[in-house]
Formats: sequence, structure tokens, C-alpha cells
Amino acid sequence: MDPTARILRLLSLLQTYRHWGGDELSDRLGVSPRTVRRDVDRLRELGYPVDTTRGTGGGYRLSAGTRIPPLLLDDDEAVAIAVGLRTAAGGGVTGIEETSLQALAKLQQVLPPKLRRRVDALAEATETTVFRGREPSVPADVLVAVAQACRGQEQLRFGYAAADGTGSSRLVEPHRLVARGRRWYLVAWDLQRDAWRTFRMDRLTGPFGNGVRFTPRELPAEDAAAYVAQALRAVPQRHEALLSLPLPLDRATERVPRWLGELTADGPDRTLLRATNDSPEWLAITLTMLEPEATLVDATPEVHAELATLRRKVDRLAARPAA
Amino acid sequence: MDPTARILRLLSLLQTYRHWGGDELSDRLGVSPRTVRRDVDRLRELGYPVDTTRGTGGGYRLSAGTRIPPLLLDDDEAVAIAVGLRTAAGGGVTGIEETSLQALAKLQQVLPPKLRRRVDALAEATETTVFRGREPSVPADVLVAVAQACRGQEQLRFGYAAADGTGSSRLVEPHRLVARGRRWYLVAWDLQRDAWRTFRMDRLTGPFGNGVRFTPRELPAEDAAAYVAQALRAVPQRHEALLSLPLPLDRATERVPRWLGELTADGPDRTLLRATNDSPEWLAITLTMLEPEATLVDATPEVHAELATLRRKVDRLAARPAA
DNA sequence: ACCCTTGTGGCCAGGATGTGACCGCAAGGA
DNA sequence: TCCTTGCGGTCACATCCTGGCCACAAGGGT
Repeated sequence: MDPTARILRLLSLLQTYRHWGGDELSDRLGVSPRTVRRDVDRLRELGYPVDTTRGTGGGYRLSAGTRIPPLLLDDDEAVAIAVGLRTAAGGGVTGIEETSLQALAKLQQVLPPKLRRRVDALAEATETTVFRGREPSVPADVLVAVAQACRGQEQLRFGYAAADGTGSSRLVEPHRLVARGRRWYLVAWDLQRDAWRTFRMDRLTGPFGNGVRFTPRELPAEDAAAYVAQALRAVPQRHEALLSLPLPLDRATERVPRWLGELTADGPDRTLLRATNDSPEWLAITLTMLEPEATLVDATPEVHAELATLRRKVDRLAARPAA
Repeated sequence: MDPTARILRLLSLLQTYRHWGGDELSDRLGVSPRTVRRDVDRLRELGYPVDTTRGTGGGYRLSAGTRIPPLLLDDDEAVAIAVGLRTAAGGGVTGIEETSLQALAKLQQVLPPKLRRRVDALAEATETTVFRGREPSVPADVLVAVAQACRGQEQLRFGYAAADGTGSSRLVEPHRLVARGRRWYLVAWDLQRDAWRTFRMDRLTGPFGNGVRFTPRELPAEDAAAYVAQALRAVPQRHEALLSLPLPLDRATERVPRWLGELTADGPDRTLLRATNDSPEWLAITLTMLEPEATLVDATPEVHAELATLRRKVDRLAARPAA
């Protein structure tokens, strides 16, 4: 058998996390044990550390090195990864949206159609959070299509709904996608207007790479994120609430998720929580769910308004214990 | 250069989603264009479909086939995948927890320590949902360690806190991890008690594979999930609420996330939503967040109780508009 | 219609290398 | 202590890989 294919097979066998005996491997690969040893050597030279045990029950196993070996995934695993990346890119996990999307684009690129359908089905059936509904969401496949065009330096055509609702068709050289809060923006060179533009991804429809490649222009900003920030002028509103928790600081640190906000001691038995978030609704909800119950010390007007709305809603629901 | 390494390099180049000219590739790989052609052939024979364009600006690019090629990830992408899988395995996405965990174990296995630290840091900084606090959570690394022991058929030692709070040290042959709702269970053969047991992962500490391998015994049940269900006897409580939405069925279908529950028409302009969930708290919260506001028709007592609690909490917070 | 670019694949010759067999050896486990 | 299992050197043989050359096909542009 072809050595290349064999090395790949070997790698995939070793990745299943178990010990493999030399004879076992040589059987599987259809070569002599001596060749297996040589192949293992080859892998080591390529930078993939293979641990080895001698004596009875000895064998080989792949361990962690300094580089990541090519991951050989089976179908289920690939689907799980794609779904995980989708939720992460959708804003479920802050801070890595863009990288997640990039990885997703890479995976999607080579994902057999059959599996892609499975991913779609799963993602649709599970969605992500209830609160997504408030913020216009962007279908993952649109994101991926645009990300691929960015990466492939391929001209992109799409429909765009301007803020005033008028639609238009655009042709751009896509530069980069930027996640900001729960929103996605595309930074691109607009070929019809001969200028840099930012597009809100939730207003963009039917993206279609026309296959024409281009050489990237230089963006008149430090990086794409900076450009978006500058284009938006106003930084997104941060909302804030100050609460007092009936817990000493160390216990509060354990119990309050770090992303909620920052904690400071307020005497030996109480802790102040300065919670911040882009969305007042979300902030109000999370405050309500705090355990143990906190008391509100201060908050921005929007948060107060949101709490009032929330109260009204809960009242309406709770008011009919057995309607 | 070694052909194997070259093929791997080629694969990684093609995975970056762009066209690569033949000369470009031959430069990069340090071989003649003729050899590049042969290598591309080789890849095709291995089952990885390489699209090709001829004429001016022609070149090669990897496309989707029926199998997944080995994924060659850079550091950031690997981290993004690991983080995504963690949240998916943690119950963020229902239905694929076990597969996610399996994939995570595979990745973690080969993840360089440096990257593993980055994943830990990121995961810690972002956590997942607020509500996790209610249900005792299982650290991802514990899950991964146990999953790897299952896969590697390796004896596992760990500390376990029984329901009555007494701790003990166990030595088992781990069989499989099962996700059930938001809880994880380990099905294993207890070597000290000579019997099958299920362990709640949130009560398990310091899992440690001692390197002793075993040959799997046969589980006295159809599969591990069935065994857990049977061991738990009682199915987990489902809670339910019936609501009426001021929307026709088709519009409601668009706006209400599918996982919330099932929709049925209630006249031409209203829709009934039968929302179900394992956790009454979560159910209460999501109902409150429904847009447009729904009216509660009926619900299990726990949901009512939870709504009352929620109302009290919101009242407390909202009661001091400017304390 | 014509030309240019770029991938295709056959053929050849020479050299590199992959392979299995055999060996004595080292390192664990029982 | 013995047995198992991996290690790596050497050898001979067959295989293949490589680069160079070629006539050809398929796009794109003029």
C-alpha cells in the first residue's frame, strides 16, 4: 500500500486514544512490524510525539506535542464540532467568535453535503438562546459564505437592506468579518462606490461569491475591528447595575460567573457587584437569577426601565395561578 | 523532502480555501510542477476531491467530498474548536453532548499544553450560562479525563461523594459516559464491589487513569443510556406550561424557538404553546421573555411556584428605582 | 478566430527509498 | 528468572519517485 496513505491511517489509529500493539498495527496496516516501527519514526520526525511502552502489553499512543497533528475525524465528531463552532460563532462564547467562524469556514469547506445537512438539522432543532430573538440574528451559512469569500479573496455579491429599508445589490471585495457584541459586521471595499464600507450582516441577504479573485487593498485603519469601531462612531451602549450581595468576597467569587461583572468587597460579609452588559434586557434577567438574592444599589435608567417591564410581564403571567 | 510530509503540507495549503496555482505550489513545496500534479493525483486517490481550474488564473482547491480530510488546524482554530466543544458538551447544545465530549477528548489528547492553558483560561472567563449554577456542574477537564479512560480502556481511580455526603475512593473499569438532561453519569464496573455502578459526574473528584488496561465486560443492558435510565428508575421530572400567543400559527412558528415546545393553532389569530422543560426555573424565565407577551393558560404547580418566586425576586429588585 | 496561459498525463532514465528478514539488545511485567 | 514486546542496525531487492520533455485540452482575453 502507498506509504502516504498508510501514515495517515496510522495517525488516525493512534488518535483514537488507546495503546496499540506493534503486531496489532502491522496487521491493520498490512505491513511488517519493522515497517510500523519505521513509520512511527517517520511520524516523530514530522513532529508528532508518539509515546511508547515496552514489555508485556506494550505499544504506541499519540501524546501532546508542540504542534497539532492533522485531526482525523469521523462523521459524528465533525458534526459535533461544526455545531459547537456555530454556537460559539453566534455569540454564545464571547471573545472567539471570529476565530470560530474561521475554523467553521475551514471545516464547512470540506464537509460532505450529507453531513452538512445533519449539521443544519441539528442546529435548527436546538437553536441557541431565547434572547437571540431580540437581536436580529445572522444565519450561520450566510456567515460562513462570507467568511469563505474573505478568506478566498473572492468578489462577493449580495443584497443589502439599508437602514431606511431600501434594498440594493452590492458587489464588493470582502475584507474581514468583525463580531461586535452580538452583531456581525462585514468590512469590504465597495466596487460600485469605490470606497470602504461596513455592512451589518443581519441586513445582508443571498451572499454569492462570483469566483473573481482580487488582491487585497490596504485598509485605512489599524485593523478591521478598529475600522468598524470608528465607522460606528458611538461605542455601543454599556449598561450597568450595582448590586450588593449577602456574601463575603471569596464566596461570591466562587458563585458569581466572572463575565457578569466585577466584584469588590463591601465589608466582611457583603460584596458589591458591578454588572455590565450591552443589553439591558439580558442584564435585568441575569440580576433576577442571582443566587443568593442581591439588592439593587444603582443602575442606569435603561436597566430600571427593563426591570419594570420585566416585573409587569411576570405579574401578568403569575397573576393567574389557575386561569 | 519526504513525500509524506509534502502531501500533508499540500493538504494544509489547499485547506486554506483559495486557489493555488501549480507554480505557486511547486515553489512552496520545493518540487517541480510535474510532481505537484502527481501529488494532487495522489490526494484524489486518497479520496480528497481537489477541484481544478484551467486557463489563466487556474489552479487547485479542495472541495467537499464524501469523507472528511484530515483537518490541519492552526493554534487559534484549535482553541476555538476546543472551547466550542466544551460548551456543547456542557449541555449548551442538546443532543450531541456525548459526541462533543468524544471529539473533545480526541483533540485534548493532542493539544499542546500551551494551547490547553489558553482553552482553560478562555473557558473560565466566559463560562456558559447563569443557570448552570443551579445544577452542579462538572469541570470539563474531569469529563475529558474520564472520557479518555473509557476510550482507552484504562482503569480509573477517583474520589466519590455518596448521596449522604460520605466520601470514598473508587477503582473502576470505566465503560461509558452518559449525558442526561444537564447531568452526566459514568457507567462503570466497580472493581471493589464487583458490580456495575453508575456514578454522578458532579460528585466525582480527581479522576486518575492508572494505566492498567482491561478488556471491556458486557453491560447487562441494551446500551449505557438505557442502563442509566434503568438505574435512575424515575424519569426526570418534566415540567409543562400551556400558553396562548396572540399570533397566527405560521407567524408563531417563525418567532418561537422550536426547542421551547410545540405549537398548535388556537383559532385563526392565536396559537397555543405547550412548553416543556426539565427545569421549572428555566421554564418560568423563558416564558417571561416570550415576545410578544403570552398569557398563561395552565402549568404544573412547580412552574406556578417558580413564577411566584420570580415575581417576588423581580419585585425586590424593581422596588427601589433609586435606592 | 486567434493567442496566451495553465493544467493533463504519457514516457523515460537514473537514483533514491521503502520493504521484509534477520539479528542481538534493552526494558518492563509476572 | 523468564517472557513479552519494542529498538534499531544491516542487507538485498524491488519499487517508486522525481524531473525533464512532450503533445494536448480547456479556459480567458483580444
